[in-house]
Amino acid sequence: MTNPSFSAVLRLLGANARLEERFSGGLGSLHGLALKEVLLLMHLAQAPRRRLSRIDLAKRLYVSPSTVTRMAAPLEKLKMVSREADPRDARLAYVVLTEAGLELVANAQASLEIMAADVFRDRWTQPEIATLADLLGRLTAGQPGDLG
Amino acid sequence: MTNPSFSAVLRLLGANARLEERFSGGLGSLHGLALKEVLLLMHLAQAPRRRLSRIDLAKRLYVSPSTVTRMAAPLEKLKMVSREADPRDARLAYVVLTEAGLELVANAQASLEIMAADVFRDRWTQPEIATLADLLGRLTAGQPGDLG
DNA sequence: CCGGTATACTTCCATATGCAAGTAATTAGG
DNA sequence: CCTAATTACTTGCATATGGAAGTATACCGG
Repeated sequence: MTNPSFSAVLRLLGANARLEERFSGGLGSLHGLALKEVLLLMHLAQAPRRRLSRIDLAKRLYVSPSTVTRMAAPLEKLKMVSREADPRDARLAYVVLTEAGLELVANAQASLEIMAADVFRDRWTQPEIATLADLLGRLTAGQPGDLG
Repeated sequence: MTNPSFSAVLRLLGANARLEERFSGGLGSLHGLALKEVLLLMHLAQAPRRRLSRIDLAKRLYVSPSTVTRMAAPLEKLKMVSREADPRDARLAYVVLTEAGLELVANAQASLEIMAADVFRDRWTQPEIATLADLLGRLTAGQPGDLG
């Protein structure tokens, strides 16, 4: 492949598939959560007052609003999040991280960080990892609520 | 985020979501194909005798064998691929790229390359793109049939 | 204040996907 | 050879997801 842009894109797609596969297994067995659920909780954990509207969550997770509705439902049954209306705007239904949810996401994030470190454990230097993170950050820049 | 490994992983997930969204629209309207279908055809195009077993395709695309079966069916109806049995091993059902499929994938790949270049058009230097491609390549290394 | 438009959310429907089970064919061991 | 295990593929089922349509609420121009 002689076209670096194209090569970068193709490899990014492949790397993503590998990482998702790798993380899904570990997370599910450790905390009973899917990767996307952990990301949802992480967004809540870093949001002001630990709450976000479903629309905001959808944008941050790159999914549709209907998916957020359906992802929040089981988390609400597990008491990891609660639902709260906005006093000013009755259309808004915030997803709010509970104390239990905060604990869970802290643990899940710790597991994720370990798994992330494992990805680079062999044959990567710290500067290389930092460079990769920096370059990838420029591909996601301009979005609100960047987690990393 | 102070952990570079974790940051890199999170950003990779986000960048992937953005790129898939971006490419799906353009490809679909231009060639009537989904991104994953183009990748399937690209793998065939670079394979010896332009054919791969469904199992091999599944590994290269990071999907299950059943998904390959179902992705191949519509492409076969469109005469972009054909099905051929292995003369030595009757279990193998190769997906073979037709001439029409070869033409289609060449065009679709050209579109993809343009879209990939667009991703980096602003604020990226050639060495930066090359570095990104190189680093991402190390995350996908060790897989057979790397496209990029 | 009123009607039209925009926004937030939910639900219905169609599609995509993985896994488990089933079928067919090959290989390995005795 | 024969049987058991393995491999390749397909299909049924359950789940996940996006988009369209529906509902409720808020905003805006007059």
